[in-house]
Amino acid sequence: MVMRTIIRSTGRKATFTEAARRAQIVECAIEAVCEFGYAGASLSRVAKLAGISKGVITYHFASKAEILEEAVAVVYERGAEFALRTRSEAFDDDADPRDALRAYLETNLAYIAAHPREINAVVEITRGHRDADGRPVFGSAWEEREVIEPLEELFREGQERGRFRDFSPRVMAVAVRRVIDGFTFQMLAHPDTDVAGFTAEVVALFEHATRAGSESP
Amino acid sequence: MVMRTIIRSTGRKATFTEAARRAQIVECAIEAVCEFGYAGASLSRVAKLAGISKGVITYHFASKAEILEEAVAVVYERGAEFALRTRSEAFDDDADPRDALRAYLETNLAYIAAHPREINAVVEITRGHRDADGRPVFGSAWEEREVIEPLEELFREGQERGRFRDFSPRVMAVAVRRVIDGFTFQMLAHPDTDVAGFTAEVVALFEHATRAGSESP
Amino acid sequence: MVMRTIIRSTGRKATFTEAARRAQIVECAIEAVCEFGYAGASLSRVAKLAGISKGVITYHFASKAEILEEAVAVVYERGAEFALRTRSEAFDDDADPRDALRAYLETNLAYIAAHPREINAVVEITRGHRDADGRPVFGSAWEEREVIEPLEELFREGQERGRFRDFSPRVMAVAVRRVIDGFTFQMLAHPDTDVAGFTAEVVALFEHATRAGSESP
Amino acid sequence: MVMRTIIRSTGRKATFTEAARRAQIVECAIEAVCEFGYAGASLSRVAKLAGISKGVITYHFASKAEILEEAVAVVYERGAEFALRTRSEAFDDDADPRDALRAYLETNLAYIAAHPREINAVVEITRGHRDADGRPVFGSAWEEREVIEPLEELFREGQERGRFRDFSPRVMAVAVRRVIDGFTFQMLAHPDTDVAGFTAEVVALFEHATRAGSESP
DNA sequence: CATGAATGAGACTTCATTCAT
DNA sequence: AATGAATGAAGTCTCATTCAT
Repeated sequence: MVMRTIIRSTGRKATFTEAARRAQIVECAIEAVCEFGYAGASLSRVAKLAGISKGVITYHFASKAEILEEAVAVVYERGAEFALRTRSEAFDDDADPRDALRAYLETNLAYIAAHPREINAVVEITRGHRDADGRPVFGSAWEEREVIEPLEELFREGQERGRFRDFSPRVMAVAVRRVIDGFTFQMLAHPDTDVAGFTAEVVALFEHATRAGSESP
Repeated sequence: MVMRTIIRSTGRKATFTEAARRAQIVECAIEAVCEFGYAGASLSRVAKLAGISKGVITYHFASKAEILEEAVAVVYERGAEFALRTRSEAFDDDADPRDALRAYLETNLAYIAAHPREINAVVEITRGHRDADGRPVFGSAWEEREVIEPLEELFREGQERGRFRDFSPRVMAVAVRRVIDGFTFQMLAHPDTDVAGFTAEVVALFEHATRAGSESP
Repeated sequence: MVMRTIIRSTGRKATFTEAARRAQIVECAIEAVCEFGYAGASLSRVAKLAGISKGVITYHFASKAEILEEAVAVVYERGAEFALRTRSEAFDDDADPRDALRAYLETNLAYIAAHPREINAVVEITRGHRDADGRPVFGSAWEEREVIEPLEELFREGQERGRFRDFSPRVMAVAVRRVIDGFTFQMLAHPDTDVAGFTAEVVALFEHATRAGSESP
Repeated sequence: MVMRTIIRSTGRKATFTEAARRAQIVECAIEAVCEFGYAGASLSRVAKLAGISKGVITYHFASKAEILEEAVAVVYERGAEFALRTRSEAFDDDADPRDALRAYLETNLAYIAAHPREINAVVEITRGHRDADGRPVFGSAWEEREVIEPLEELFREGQERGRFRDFSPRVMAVAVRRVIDGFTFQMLAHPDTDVAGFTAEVVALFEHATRAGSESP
C-alpha cells in the first residue's frame, strides 16, 4: 500500500518516499550551497552529496529553481516556528517593546547558532538567485516587507510608549538585521563561538543604543 | 616614447594602453558582477559591457580569477586612499578613540554612498569566488585580519583610556562592520537615501552603544 | 469469465482490459503526435493525455516504437474498412474504372474529413519514425506497394478499356495520392471546409485530367 | 587583414570565414534533417557531418532554431532566384496564364529535381519545427500567404480571361502545390526518375484539368 | 595589440526504459 | 495490473580558455 499524504501545488500527489526524497534533496542543496557557494552548487554536486544520480533530482523537481526556492521557504518556516516555539509570549502586542527586542535578538541568534549552515545557504540563495533575465528573484522589496518592516514597527511603538529614545526606526531596524545576519558568518568561521556571551553582548549593544535617556542601565 | 612599468608579478611589461585596458576590463567586471551577480558575471558579459571581444580579455588577463582578484584589490585600495584623504587626522594614534570611531563610520559610509556598486561587487566576489575545489579564495581569515582586528584594537584602546564602556571589543567590531556593509544594500535599493541623515543615525547608534556610563552624550 | 486472446506476436495474452488499455494508449499517442508533432510526442505527454502514469505505458508496450507502429496499423485498418463499408461495389473488378476513381477519391476524402487528426498523426509517424540508425521504418517502398501500385493498376486497366486517355499511370497515381494526402492539412487548417464542394472539385479535376479525348463530361 | 562584409540582423559583424562556416553548418543541418528526419537531426549529428565540434555550431548560431530557420530561408531564396533566372518572362502580368501555369510547374519541378534533399529538409522543418510551447513556427497561414494565394490569383485571372474552365481556384491551387511537393519524395525514392517525362506528364495533367471546354488540346 | 574562431568540459533538462513493490 | 522511483544516455546551451592570424 502506498500512503498519499501531501498534495502539492503542482497537482502531483506526494507519497512518503517522494516527500522524503524531496526533503533529502533540498537538504543536500543547502549543504552544496553552503559548501561551494551559490554559483558552485550544481545539480551534479547536489546529487553527489545525496549519493544519488542526477536524474533522481530532475524526477522530483521540475527545475533547479524549484529546489532553491523550496530551500528558502523551508528554512524560513523553520525559523518562524522556532521563534514561536521558544519565545512567543515576548511577541504579544502588549509585551514591553524592550523585552520584545531582547527576545527578537535572542531567538534569532539562537536559531542561527543552531543552524548556521542553513541560514548561510539561504543568504547565498537570496543574494544569488536570478530569473532568466538576470533579475533577482528575492528582491530587496521582499526583505523589506518580511523582515525590516516588522522591526521598524516594533521600534516605532516602543518610542510612542516612551520605552526607546528618539532615533530613526528604520535605521535601527536595518542595523539590527545586519548584525543578526552577520552572526551567521561568525558561527561559520568560529563554530566554537561562545553563543551565550556573544548574544549577551549584542543584546547589551542594542539596549544601550536604544534606551531612553533617563533610564538606568 | 612609451613608458614601461612592471605592474604585475607575472613579469609582463605594461604600457599605458595596457594599463588602461586592464583598468577598463576590471571596471566592466565590477559592473557585470553588480548587474548580474557573481554567478552571472561571465566573460562574455564583461566583454559586451566593455564593447570589446572576449579575446581582448584573455589577452590581458591570464584567467577570470585574476580579473576578479584585481577588482577586489583595486576597490580596497581606493577605499583606503579615500579614508586617508578625507580624515587621516582622526586615525592618529593619539586621537580620541570616540572621534576615531565617528570618523571611521563617516568615511566608510561616505565611501559606500559614493560607490555603492563597486562595494557591492566586491562583496559578491569575496562571497562567491572559489578555487577549483570550491574553497573560498577570500576566506574569513582575510577579513578578520584586514578589517575586524584594526577595529577591535580601536575599541580596546578606547576602553583602556576610559572612553568606552566595558563591552567585548570583538563583538562591537563585528557589529560595526556588519552595519557598514549593510549600508551597501540600502544604497542600492534606495539610491536616494538621505546619506547624511543615515550616517548621523548610525553614528548616534554606536555612540550610545559604546559610551562610558557616566558620560553625557 | 475472462476472455483471452493472443493479440500480439510477443505471445502475451490479452484480456479485455489489456486490449482497452492498449487502444487507449494508441489513441492518446495519435493525439499527442497530432498536437505536438512526431518529435514532441514523448511518452510523458502521451501518459498525461491518457491520465495515467508513464509506467502503465511501458507495462503494456515493449517500446515506444511498438505504440507508433500499432497506431499506423490501426489507422490504416480503419481506413480500409471504411472504404469497403461505404463503396465496396465500386472496387469490383468489372466496375467502370472511372466510377472506381471517383469512388476512390470520394471515400478517401470522406475518411480524411471525418478523421483528419488520425491521418495527420499517421503521416507524421510514417515520415518521422526511424530506427536506431536513423533509417526510416516506413520506407517509400511500403507506400509504393500498398498505396501507389493499386492506383496505377486501376489507371492501366482503365486505359486498356479505353476509358482513360493516354497518360503515365504512375504519374497520375502519384498525383492522385498527393492531392488526397494534402487534404489532411486543408482539414486541419480549415476544419469548416465545405467537404462536399471540395470533393466535387477534386473529382472534376481528375475527371478532366484523365478522360479520353473524344468523351463528353 | 580581416574583411567584413555582411552585417547581420543580430548586429554581429560577419567575416568571410564566419559566413562560410554558417553556410556550411546550414548545409549540414539540411543534410542531417534529410538523412535522419527533423526529430533525429541533433546538433551532434550536424557537427559530425560537418566534421567540427559541437561548440563551433553554438559559437556561430545562438540556437538550433536559428539554424533551422536560416535553412528554410536560404532554400526559399534559392528557389525564388531559380524561378526568376529560368523563366521570369512567363510570370509577367500580361503573359498567357496557361503559359504561366506551365512555367510554374516546370520551374518548380526542375528545381526540386536539382535539389531534392534541400526541399525535403525544408518540408521536414516546416512541418516539425515548433516553438517552446509546442506551436508550429511555420504555420499553415504562412504557406497560404506565400504559396497558395499567388497560385489562386493566377487561376482566377486565367478564368476571367477565359483561358481556364470554371473551377475553384483555391482547390486547383492546393492540388498543384501538393503534386509539386510530392515530387520531392519521388526524386528521393527514385533519383533516376525521368524528370522531363515526369514533368511533361504533370503539365499535361493540369492542362487537361484546367482547360476551357471549347479548346483543343 | 587585438580578435575571431575553435574547443571541450560541464551546466540544466528531457526522455525512454528498467525495476521493485 | 499498475505505478512510483530511478537511471543513464543524449539533447541544447554556456562558458573559460587556447590558438592562429
